[in-house]
Amino acid sequence: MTRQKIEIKKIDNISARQVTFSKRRRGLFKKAHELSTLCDAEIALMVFSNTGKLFDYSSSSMQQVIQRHNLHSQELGLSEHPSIELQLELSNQTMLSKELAEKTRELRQLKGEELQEMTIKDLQKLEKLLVGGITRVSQAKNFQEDRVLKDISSLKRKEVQLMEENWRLKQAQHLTPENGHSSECITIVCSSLADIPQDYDTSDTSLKLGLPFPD
Amino acid sequence: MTRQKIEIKKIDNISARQVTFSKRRRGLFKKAHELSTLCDAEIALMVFSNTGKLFDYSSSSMQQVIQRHNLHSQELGLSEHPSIELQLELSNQTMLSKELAEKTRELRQLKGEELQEMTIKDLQKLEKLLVGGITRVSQAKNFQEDRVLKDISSLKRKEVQLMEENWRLKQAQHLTPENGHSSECITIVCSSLADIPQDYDTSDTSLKLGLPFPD
DNA sequence: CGAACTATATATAACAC
DNA sequence: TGTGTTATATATAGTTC
Repeated sequence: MTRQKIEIKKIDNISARQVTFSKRRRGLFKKAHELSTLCDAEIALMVFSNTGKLFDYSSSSMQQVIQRHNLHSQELGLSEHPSIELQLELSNQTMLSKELAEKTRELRQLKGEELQEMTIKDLQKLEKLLVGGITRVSQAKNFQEDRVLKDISSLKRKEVQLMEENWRLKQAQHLTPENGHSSECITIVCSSLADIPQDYDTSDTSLKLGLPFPD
Repeated sequence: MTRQKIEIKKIDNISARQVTFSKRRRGLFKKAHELSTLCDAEIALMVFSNTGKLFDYSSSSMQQVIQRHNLHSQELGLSEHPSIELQLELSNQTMLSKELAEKTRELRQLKGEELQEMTIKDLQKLEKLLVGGITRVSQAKNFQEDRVLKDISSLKRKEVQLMEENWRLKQAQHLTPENGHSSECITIVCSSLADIPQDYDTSDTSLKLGLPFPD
């Protein structure tokens, strides 16, 4: 709808999709609000991102609008059909189960545990997916590792500075011995050391920075 | 938002309000649909005009989205006193939802779409998993491709044999011309050709047999 | 990333029929 | 009330930082 017209179909590029999602979501919510204000309408809007995150808007109360919707669509609100809710839940559950089974299968295939039935074409698709995944994972890992290395060198620099400072203070103390300020300096050193990321596992022997395929 | 900018507050003029309502309502629904398509989001939109008329849209099923919303908001607003069965189903469903969410997350991580929060250790684990997956997938692919190649060469051998057979029969026919047995041979050729795996896509230009990382 | 910035595509207020 | 037209306000795709 700008720079270039786009086709209305699922956006393949992941980050582009996320950006578009938050932009358009905001736009949609704004429009919904405007409509409810301008025309005195009662509106409820629910949006689930593909990551499962919920965003909702309601001109009044969400529950109120849903109740009203239920009244309209069927007579669900009262217990005409005592088990209609149950039926709903059941069908819902069936669906959930199916989805779960599907995801489980996909997961197993990605892990290479269920490849017998697959065609060459499917395998090629899978391979592409995995290569994409590994590329992104490696990038993320490198990024984190870089961050840790930077943290370390920054801490080392701090350490040197503090030691120098400490030394200077000690010298000063020698010249005019008053109170024990040296303990304060040690405190500073300790608190800055606590900033080291906890998740950096030093027991891992190799810190590979490149792609996992050396040749 | 055109000819003249308008203030976002209730439109006094009744007919103008109605016109605006139907125009903007259509626009809103269109946007909602576009968002759900582009970003693979699940959306429910309910609009009540001030005359009490209901308009709604849902990317999947309205009830489904409402259920999902209820799960999120933890308020199961449908019934005051849910039956034992319903409670059971609901808890069951909650569990399923959690499992599904977990699998979805894992899947996204394998695809490299949700790596922000991960520690180096987790990323290393993920990488290992992906390398394992890609190894097995490549093996499976190679196996399938080998099979296809073997099928092809076997068919070629058969073809040669049959052509020779055919030729011999023709020669024999020339010497003692009786009945047309040649058509029978053609039948054999056709039936063996039908054994070529259907899923082998010859439109794919490259038939890579090695690992997908050339260097 | 996310925020900011265009250049365009869309949506729509006012008007006409 | 519905439909169509038009001039303008908005929304937003692609891009930059």
